Amino acid sequence: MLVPFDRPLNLPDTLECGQAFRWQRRGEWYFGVVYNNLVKLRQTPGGIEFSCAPDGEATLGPRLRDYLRLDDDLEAIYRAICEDERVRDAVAMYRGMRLLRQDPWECLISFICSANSNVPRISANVEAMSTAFGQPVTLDGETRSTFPTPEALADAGEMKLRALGLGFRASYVAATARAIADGRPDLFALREAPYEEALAALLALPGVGDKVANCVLLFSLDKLEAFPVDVWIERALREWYLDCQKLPRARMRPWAQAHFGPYAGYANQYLFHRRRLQGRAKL
DNA sequence: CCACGGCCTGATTC
DNA sequence: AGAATCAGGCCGT
Repeated sequence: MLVPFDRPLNLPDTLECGQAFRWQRRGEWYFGVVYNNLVKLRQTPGGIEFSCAPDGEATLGPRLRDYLRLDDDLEAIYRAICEDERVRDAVAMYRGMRLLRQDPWECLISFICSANSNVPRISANVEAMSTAFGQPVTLDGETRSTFPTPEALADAGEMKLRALGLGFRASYVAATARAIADGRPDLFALREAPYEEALAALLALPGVGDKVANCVLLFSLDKLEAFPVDVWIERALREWYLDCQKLPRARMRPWAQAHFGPYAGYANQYLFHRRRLQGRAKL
């Protein structure tokens, strides 16, 4: 099945830039679990070719469009953020890289697990939780598992989560899962809420600080002005913007949001990707 | 308001 | 080789 698409799209960078943790590359194909389906996809000249299970491809197609944010007008977004020279350079390097519209629940737990961790380990944690507490799904002889429900993780409890290798994040995941299972807050409702209100609701959850909250807002709750400040973005801003050199980390986000504007989140993703691939040099 | 150290764990670095 | 350091932070003091 094909999702036709003829606008800028850089699928490898989109899926491998660290905003989602369940995509695995096998040659030119990517395998991942979205919308409770095991999905296999690749980019072709005509768009995105994919297959999935257990649901039909007719129902997954529109959802993949949504997930990949194919309706974002990248050219317009580029015009808005490319007044900045550093962003312009990064866009030239990774043109077509898109933000994703992920499931907010999975996104929230994944980024709680990201604290003081690294991408391979976060992926292993997410995979372990899915295998232990999700439902198996099979496609082309490959079996993965859906991401567990809030109830499943809440019932699992801190000890079983520690056994999966989450470390000190286990208590945060258990407590936040309980809160979400109880509907406080209703994550999907936050898509309709203004940025500041959604941010405040997320910050009330255990294990969620400003950085994690902004990741969830940007990667799953349609807040394109969100601006997560992690170690890589901090390095990038300090090195590339004199105004930021001695700003405390807590003040960097508001500065960046004012500087980059309503699509600051897209600017963030390009700067992050560029600075991270550049490595630990210069700090 | 800001600075600082501890926290699970495993890979990488010294 | 064995000990620090670091990894997409958060929380309490």
